[in-house]
Amino acid sequence: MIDKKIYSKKEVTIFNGVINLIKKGDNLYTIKVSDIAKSADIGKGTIYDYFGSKEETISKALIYYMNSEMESSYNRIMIKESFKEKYYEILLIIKDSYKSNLFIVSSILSSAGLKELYKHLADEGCNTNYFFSSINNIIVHLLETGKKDGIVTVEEDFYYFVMAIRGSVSTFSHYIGKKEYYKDINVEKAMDTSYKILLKSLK
Amino acid sequence: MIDKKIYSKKEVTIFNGVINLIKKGDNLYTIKVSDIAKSADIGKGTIYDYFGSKEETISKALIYYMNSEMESSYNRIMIKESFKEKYYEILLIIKDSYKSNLFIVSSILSSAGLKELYKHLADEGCNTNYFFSSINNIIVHLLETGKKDGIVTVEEDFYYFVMAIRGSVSTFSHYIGKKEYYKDINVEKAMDTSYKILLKSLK
Amino acid sequence: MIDKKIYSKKEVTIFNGVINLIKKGDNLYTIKVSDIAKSADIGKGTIYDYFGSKEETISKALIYYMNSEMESSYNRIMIKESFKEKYYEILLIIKDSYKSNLFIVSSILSSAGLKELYKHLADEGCNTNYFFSSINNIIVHLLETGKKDGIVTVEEDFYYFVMAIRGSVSTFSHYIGKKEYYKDINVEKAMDTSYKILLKSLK
Amino acid sequence: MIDKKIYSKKEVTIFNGVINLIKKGDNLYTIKVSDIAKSADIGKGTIYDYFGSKEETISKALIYYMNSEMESSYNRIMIKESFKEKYYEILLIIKDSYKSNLFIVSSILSSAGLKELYKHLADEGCNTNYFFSSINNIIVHLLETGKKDGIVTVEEDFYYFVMAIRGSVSTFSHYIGKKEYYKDINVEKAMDTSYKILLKSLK
DNA sequence: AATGAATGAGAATTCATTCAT
DNA sequence: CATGAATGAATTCTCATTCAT
Repeated sequence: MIDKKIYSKKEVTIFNGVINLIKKGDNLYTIKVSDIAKSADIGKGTIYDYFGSKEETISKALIYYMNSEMESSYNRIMIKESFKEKYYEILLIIKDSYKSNLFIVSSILSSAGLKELYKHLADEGCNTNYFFSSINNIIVHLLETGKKDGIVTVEEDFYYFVMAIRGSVSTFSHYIGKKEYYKDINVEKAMDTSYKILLKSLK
Repeated sequence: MIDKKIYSKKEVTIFNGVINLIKKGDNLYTIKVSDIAKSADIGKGTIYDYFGSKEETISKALIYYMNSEMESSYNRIMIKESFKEKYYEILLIIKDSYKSNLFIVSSILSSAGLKELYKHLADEGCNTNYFFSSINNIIVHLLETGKKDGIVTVEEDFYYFVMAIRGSVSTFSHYIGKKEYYKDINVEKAMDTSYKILLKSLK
Repeated sequence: MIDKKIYSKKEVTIFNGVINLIKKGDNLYTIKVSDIAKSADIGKGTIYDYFGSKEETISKALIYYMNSEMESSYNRIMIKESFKEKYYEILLIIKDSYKSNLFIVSSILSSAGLKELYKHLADEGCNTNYFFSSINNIIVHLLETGKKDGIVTVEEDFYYFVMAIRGSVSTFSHYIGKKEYYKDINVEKAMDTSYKILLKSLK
Repeated sequence: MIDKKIYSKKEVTIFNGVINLIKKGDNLYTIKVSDIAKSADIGKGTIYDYFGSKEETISKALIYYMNSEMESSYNRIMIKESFKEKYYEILLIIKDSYKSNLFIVSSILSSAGLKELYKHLADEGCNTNYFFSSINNIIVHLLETGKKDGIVTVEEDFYYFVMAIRGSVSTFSHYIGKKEYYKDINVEKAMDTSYKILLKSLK
């Protein structure tokens, strides 16, 4: 497939500097190079030894992080046995990613794309395709499990199934992002509703 | 309800300056005051006669625009007769908003929120609640029509219905935002699939 | 001929800022933007309102100054009547330009060129040709006067005459630049020797 | 006389690194330490084992090179028999030095001095006097040959002779540095003219 | 002795904001 | 009121120098 880039130790240190800032709640667009340096506990100049500009640094850090998150998410899902467990795991992943300010991930799982992020991401070889296809793999896997478990019974094309899953997942993403508007709904209820909607569309 | 702010002619000129920049594809976070002035065809200083800062200017422009878009969207939907027509109109509104780079709207209809936008929006009286409740109004109206048309037959609570609609709508938002990944799916197919998923969850 | 650029008041202010630094003895290559701003008594940012970079600012300041110096030099020479007076005036101009650290001028009158200066000068439309041809005009004028005064009697081509003058002038430039090596030679003696050598080559 | 410094192998390696950069056309004032290291094929740190700063490194490299050039120039001139041959050899040396971007030498033979170069040169024991007196030695030698050959017949003081030679030589330096302005003059013509002017002043 | 990764002081550049006109 | 030239604080980026290996 698409080969994964190998990064040097220092590059990863810098990436983590960026990620921690975002986890801390810093706005992607107002991060300063000096902040990254401080966060990574290195000199400002070092960043420029490894990347050409602030934009490149942040872009690559995001790609790197999203890919590694994707990998661990993939593993979390694979470990689970049943269709239902796997689906709920996805919802939990979204919940976790939101808590750590890395909503980017779930934001991509839903509608809003990378387009708003640094143009750099588009230019660079740094494939967001890889990211997209990883999500597809997860969806394919989920569907297969669903068929095995006798949950997916409706006859539809692949696009339908992908959208059924993405749609029901997005209801939970929306809930998580706007909890304050749904004071009387707790997380379990939101998850259950998401799952209920999914089941309907797969029967 | 919540009283709508009345803006002066000049304020609206400035708002349109901001909106046109975004329609042009400029990134919300990298817009310069001088860009706004040029786009609105006024002097830079004039902006500061009406707003306290760049952040405030952009924030208020967004709120203003989203509200007016919401109003016209509301009207577009009301004009339609049947549940199906109304739903398809929502999808068309999303499609239009994407074309003009004002994905913000659909981005809010789906999961990702304003949190990433200027903090200012939160502080200011400029209620995004108003925006949120407008969408809710639309959803309520749609559900009522659905019941009248005999399409909504399942017995569920309000949260379920809201999510069913938001979920199916979000599949179309996702499609529109990532058309390049779905080369073999045309807009009609995407709309039909979205509707099909919705129907399933309402039966 | 080559049309002269018209510069705005502020541009000239900036140019003078640069020139004064050089007159003060600052090295062309180590001047800082903040120095220019201070020297011109304006804000740092203003420089960037009028020029694209430090390099462009300094380059254009030099061109501007050399051209204006050339003009005043031309006038100083024209005012003089005889061949001898005109020639001595050239030597005095060199002496003055050296005192004010603007040896650039005499440095160009002699061998070393602009090549060592900012590349920018080469790129830009800013013609150094104009400068070179101005010097040529002076030489032509001097030769004509020399013929009228019966001083130029040898039959040679134009290149010979140009070089005869440039050569003898350069002896004085050299003296001025290295006075400390010629402790027993005063300025008058150096001028007289320069003129004596010139006469020899024109007879 | 002035005792010549003996440099270690590594020091000479570094010097050559600097010289090659200049030969390559790099600007004296914009050379970076890392460039020198790369050019000399050594580590950056090594440079600081032998010199105290970048400035010192470049200054000493220039002195070193100028001295060695002077020595070989001296030898090239000594080998020649007649006044004319010796003079033409000087012109050829200038031509060669220009080709290799080491115009410094001829730049010093003419008017513009080291003053514009690193102050360091002045401070350091590294005598530019030595360099200046070497040129004087050559001029003295040339004059003696000229008298022997019956070319120098005019009765003048030493300063006159020095300037006569420097002046005529500078015409050729100027030509070499500005060939593009003298398209219809070839090198031989420029040399002949230089010599013709010299002869006039020595008769 | 030699290296080059790491540093951070310092320089260039940007742009929100002010204010004289 | 409206303007946009001017500003300088804030930020990006560079590169001489150091020092652990």
